[in-house]
Amino acid sequence: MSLLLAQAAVNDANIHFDKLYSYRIPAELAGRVFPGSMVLVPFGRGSKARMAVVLAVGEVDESDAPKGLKTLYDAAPEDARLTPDLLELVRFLKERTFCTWFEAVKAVIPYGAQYRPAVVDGRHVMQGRLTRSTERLYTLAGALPEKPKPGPRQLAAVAALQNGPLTARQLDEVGISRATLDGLVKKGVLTAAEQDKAIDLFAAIPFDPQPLELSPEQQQVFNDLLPNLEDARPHAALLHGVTGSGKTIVFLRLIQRTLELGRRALVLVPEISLTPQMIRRLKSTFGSRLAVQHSALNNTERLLQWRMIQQGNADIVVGTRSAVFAPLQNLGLIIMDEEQEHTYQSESAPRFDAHDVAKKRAVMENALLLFASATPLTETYHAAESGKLQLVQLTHRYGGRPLPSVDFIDMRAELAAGNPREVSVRLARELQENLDNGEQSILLLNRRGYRTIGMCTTCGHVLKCPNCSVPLVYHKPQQALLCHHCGHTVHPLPQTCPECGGKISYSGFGTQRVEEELAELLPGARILRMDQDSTSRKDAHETMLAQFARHEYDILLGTQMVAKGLDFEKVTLVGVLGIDSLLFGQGFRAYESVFSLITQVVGRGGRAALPGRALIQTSVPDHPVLQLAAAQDYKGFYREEITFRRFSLYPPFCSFVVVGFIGDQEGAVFIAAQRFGALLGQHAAQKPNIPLRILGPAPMNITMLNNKFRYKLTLKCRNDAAFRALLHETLDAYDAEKLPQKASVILDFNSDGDL
DNA sequence: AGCACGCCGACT
DNA sequence: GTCGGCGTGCTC
Ligand SMILES: [Zn+2]
Ligand SMILES: [Zn+2]
Repeated sequence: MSLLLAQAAVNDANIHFDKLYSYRIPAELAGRVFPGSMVLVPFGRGSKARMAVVLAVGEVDESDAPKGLKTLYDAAPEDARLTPDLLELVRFLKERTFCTWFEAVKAVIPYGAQYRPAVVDGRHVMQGRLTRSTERLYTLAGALPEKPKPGPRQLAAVAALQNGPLTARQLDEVGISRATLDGLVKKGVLTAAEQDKAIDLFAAIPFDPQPLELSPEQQQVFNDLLPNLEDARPHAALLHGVTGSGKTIVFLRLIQRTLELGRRALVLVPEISLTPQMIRRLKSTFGSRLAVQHSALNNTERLLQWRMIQQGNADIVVGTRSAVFAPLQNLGLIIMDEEQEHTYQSESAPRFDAHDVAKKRAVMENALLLFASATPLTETYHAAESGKLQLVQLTHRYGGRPLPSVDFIDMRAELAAGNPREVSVRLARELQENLDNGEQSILLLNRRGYRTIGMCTTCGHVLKCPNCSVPLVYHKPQQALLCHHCGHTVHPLPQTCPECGGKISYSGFGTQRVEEELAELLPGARILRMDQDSTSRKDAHETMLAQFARHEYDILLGTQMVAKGLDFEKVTLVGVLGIDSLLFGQGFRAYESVFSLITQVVGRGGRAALPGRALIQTSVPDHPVLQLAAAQDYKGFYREEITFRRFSLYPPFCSFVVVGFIGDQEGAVFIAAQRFGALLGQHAAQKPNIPLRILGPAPMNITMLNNKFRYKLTLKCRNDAAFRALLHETLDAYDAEKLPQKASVILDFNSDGDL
């Protein structure tokens, strides 16, 4: 007698017990379980229900069935099954990032398409239907009775619904409350139904194709890329184009050609705020067979967009990092815009780099992969220079607009001259001038440098989170101190130092601090603050930028590249504050990211109708990185940077891997890390041709997080199959010595210094 | 990671 | 005698 077995990997595993577990497939699930199926399994002592993914199905004889075999609880519907392509991407993620099977599965399927466990009549089953975001829809179903005499709200409701059903939200906006509506439902005048809440934010964009006319230089780039787009083999290229050189129009022509060839296109952008402009461009040019994938969509919106892609109803997909997994068939072109942005690297498991996944997909689909940037990653440019990528360049600014003038403001001199403020005298003066002339200004703050913390005025003690070794951050609205890592809250604000009893001062740095200074220096200026807090709503970003464009504000104060890719006619001044902490931050990418930021600020600056200027506040105005950025000299920067990378052994001359160790007791964590390093060295020595340097163990930047101690080893290596096999051997040896109970291991292949 | 099983101290 | 301390080991 034989029986059917499913090999499955469970949810919420970690690297130390993420393996394939065998389950019996019960008769009622026969024919419904295949590789890629999502199933519900009993797991652990208490046989608690967990989601799992099936990776293999097989038949074995009853006699050699594994001992202690359990039976699947349930399976998700067929439409939730991972396609062979998605399974291949799951395998790829696991192999390259050392994540668990299920972490990889969760990365390739949007949240809204993931089935969850449920309990029905005390039995563990898969939920019958995916959880959706819904809203209530009211429809007119009968006449309003004459008596009792209907109220004015009721009459208004019926009148509003005369032309068709409306949602609760739409009715609320015209002043008709839930109570009125539900009263009418009870009377039988209206019916209510739950419908999917999916706003098509872009429904209003008209199909209005403009001729795509290329400049001679743009045409040359297009011509150079075309053979590789039309070829049936995979290709990869880098489009290095200075800011304002019109990369987007080249994208549009390439997409147009891709569609003509009967193939599909994927466009990746680094952040959600850049999707609307890209969608607008694409939709007006190519029409509505376009789908979007990013994390600001709700469950339903994501699911609907994903289904649209899966069913072949989208020819173009636009999205952020995770859109690289969009299940487009017959993919001919992948564009990764602003490829230098760090947001293409995932910071939580699976810690993948979208560059690598995009390369993998281009190979799977025989597509052209195009990285585009004004300031490419040093690794990317090096790959292009050494012939691994095709290199095409746009060197002319479109429309011939001049670059803004760039000035550095020496903040040491500022302090010496007696100005303790965050805003320099010169910047304040120029802001005032802009205000007087009716022109607009943008101020960019580096987030890291701008947090307000509590510090003792007597002994200098900084108030820290009791669970994590990080300073607590002052939040004005709640009048509280918050830990940005674990959420620990201290309220009310401590006034005295726990160390010496001195007075605590909260006059540190911060967006709010700058805002206060500006209010004081420029009374009457209308300041728009854009940061994580103020832009959390889905369309807030767009709304605020539109307000700024209409000149409803004078100064835009942003913590990120808020104004990326946008042209504001009246912006003639851009100020950059807090760049020093970025410049001197740890991590081998520090210079690269500062160079990219300043280059973009300067490159954007000259886009207004009026001549522009950029003011950069720094304590090191002569720093070569700043000078090269001001001159828009990417190649000069690259030559310096590649020399540094070669000399100090950093990527692209090695792979940089951080191995993290996390556990309850500091000593044990350190010992485990040290032992891992020793094991790794021993195993490496037994193999030929494994270049490897092991640094550490050292405490991580954030030594304690959520009451757990964190140490790291830093590896400089060649990340090939042999090296990854070595890591697996080392992990096995680590497990065999029962070290996971001292510290669990996390691997990060795209860190630039810490986890 | 959870979670049970197990073998030693202080409590009725 | 037993209640519970968290050390140890397993998860199909
Ligand atoms: Zn003190
Ligand atoms: Zn904390």
